[in-house]
Amino acid sequence: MKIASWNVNSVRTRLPTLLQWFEQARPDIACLQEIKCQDEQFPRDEFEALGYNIAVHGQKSYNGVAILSKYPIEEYTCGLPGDPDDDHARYIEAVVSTDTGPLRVASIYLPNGNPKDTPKFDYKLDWMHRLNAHAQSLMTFEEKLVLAGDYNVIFRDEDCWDPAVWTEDALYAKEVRDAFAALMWSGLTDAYMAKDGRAHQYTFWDYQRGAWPKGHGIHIDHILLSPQAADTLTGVEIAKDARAMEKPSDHVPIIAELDI
DNA sequence: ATGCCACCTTCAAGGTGA
Repeated sequence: MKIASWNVNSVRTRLPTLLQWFEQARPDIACLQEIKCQDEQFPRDEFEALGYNIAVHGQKSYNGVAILSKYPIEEYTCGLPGDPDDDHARYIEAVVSTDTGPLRVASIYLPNGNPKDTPKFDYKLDWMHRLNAHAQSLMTFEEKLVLAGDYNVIFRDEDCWDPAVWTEDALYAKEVRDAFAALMWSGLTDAYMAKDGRAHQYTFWDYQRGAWPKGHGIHIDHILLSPQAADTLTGVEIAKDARAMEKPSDHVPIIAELDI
């Protein structure tokens, strides 16, 4: 089965582009980020017509995450534990029932954190620490777990076209890369690194400065797997063609294939 | 150093992203 992660940059503005891609790529599960709408504004009918069950954690104007699944969604929870005052819709977690048992899936929109030396950066680091704690808790279940989303982290120098451009950026900050490394050390496998790992294979190209035609992208979207899920990993793909579609998102989907 | 683009809200222009 195919599980995709895609920061869509407004699900309503992007709807024709999304439907075209979903009809062609046919992922079994899709984790969406930056849907930028409230729950009741999500275009449910259009995705249900394609055979998806839907769990939405929306928010007016900004953020917002969702999980689409051709498998039944047994339960879902909205929000990342650890801070009752956090009112950003950046995390949704669902358990779906596959033919081979339950699969836990989270759609993650990690804070950007720019500029550094501001509360936004502190919020990002705090959010990452909360994510790491929650991931460690989930790992104790020893079940098939997928943490997919826009991590807003340039982890390797090879994940951007020129590290010098990013030295002062929150996506490349040492504390941020260290926190991402700590998440991986809890025992997660990055699907892209396990099955491909090539340098300069990007998932985001800025709308500005001709980033797409110049090939100036960054690799910031990841699909992380628990050992039980990683054992089923058979392939990974970045759907780069999606950046050349009509009215594209600035991100493209990343897709993991699992033998489930 | 800023805007470059594209999105949001809601009709004018400022906030946000990465």
